[in-house]
Amino acid sequence: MNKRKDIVKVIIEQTSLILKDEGSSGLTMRKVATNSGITLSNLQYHFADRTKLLQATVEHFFQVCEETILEELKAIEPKDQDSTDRFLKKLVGLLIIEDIDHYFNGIFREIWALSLRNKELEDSLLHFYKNFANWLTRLIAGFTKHPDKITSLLIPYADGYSITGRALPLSRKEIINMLLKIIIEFKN
Amino acid sequence: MNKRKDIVKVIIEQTSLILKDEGSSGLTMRKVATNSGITLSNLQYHFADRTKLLQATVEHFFQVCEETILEELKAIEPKDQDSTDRFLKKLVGLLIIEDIDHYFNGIFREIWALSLRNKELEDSLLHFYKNFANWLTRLIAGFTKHPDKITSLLIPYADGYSITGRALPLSRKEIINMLLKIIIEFKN
DNA sequence: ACCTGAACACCGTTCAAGT
DNA sequence: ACCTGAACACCGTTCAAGT
Repeated sequence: MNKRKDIVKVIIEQTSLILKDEGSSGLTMRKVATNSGITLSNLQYHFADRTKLLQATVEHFFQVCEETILEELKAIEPKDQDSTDRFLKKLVGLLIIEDIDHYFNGIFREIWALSLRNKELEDSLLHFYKNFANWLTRLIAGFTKHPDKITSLLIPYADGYSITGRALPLSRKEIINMLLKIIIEFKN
Repeated sequence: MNKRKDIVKVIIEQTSLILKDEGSSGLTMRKVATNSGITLSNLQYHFADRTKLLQATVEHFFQVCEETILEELKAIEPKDQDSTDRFLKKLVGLLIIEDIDHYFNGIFREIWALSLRNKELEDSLLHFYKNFANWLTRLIAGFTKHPDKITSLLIPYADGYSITGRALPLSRKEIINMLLKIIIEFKN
């Protein structure tokens, strides 16, 4: 097999693990090299500097994220007997995450901060969200009258809720019901 | 005057500047010391380690943030001749920030990431958002029937919009109109 | 109570050298 | 094309020593 691809894959896997568990400040080139079973110099051969390694890892993270979201959305796609309201309920429940320790959440918070000072990460992030908005809009276009409105409401709300959810006067259940009512109003 | 308080004030001012301009990764103890006109050892006398310095700076940031928000909210408080709808329009326009380079936004993104790995910062952040939710709820309680709903809708949406706003199918203007319609529906 | 400088292990990056 | 180790300036932290 392709040795080059193999070692790069291992490097990005190990970088992702460290980024998830210890954040950007805990991510060092030497730690990545050791965990990948290579020398620091060798790591630097494959990724010229720490920034390049971060960009490649974030790019890979968005790919995994994309696949996961598409799978989740496909899993709740309405069957014939499934009503639109039941589908929307599952959709909102998926987006408004329960646990603050959600797998993706930690990495997203790092990327939100890093992207302020790295143009490439900023572009990757914008591209990811635009794709996400497109899939979501297309997915719900068949069932609702204003898919653009629903997308523009749910995507920012989902990210914001992952930050402020525990500080709000309404419970998660109450909020989900509120969002569902709002969305159903859009249909008329 | 109190020398201790003076130098601590300078340190936190300089730390805030670096955090805003260069982010957490650009914030070093030596840079803070130099910019504050003291030695590294002296900085470490006032703040035992980098984490303590960050906690104190974030605490101060939230205080400034609180004061600014209260001023802004006071400035748009409805006069006798001012209608409720006009007030809500100004409120939503204030929360849904236009520029991605908003003064507070950069520091908030750093805190969102840091708070995942620092219990004290996590508590400060939660406390800030709970306070924010309380003020907002009380402010609008006189004009609307469901202030809890409006608060629980607007606070997460505002934060999420600062991240994803540029990737959404609707424009800022369209989104503000959508949110206003939703909020006015709550009144009935 | 407040301040100092030397020393430590660690970090990202550079570079000349190997295969 | 792929890999190595030494050396550089920088980092946070520790500590013994000053006033």
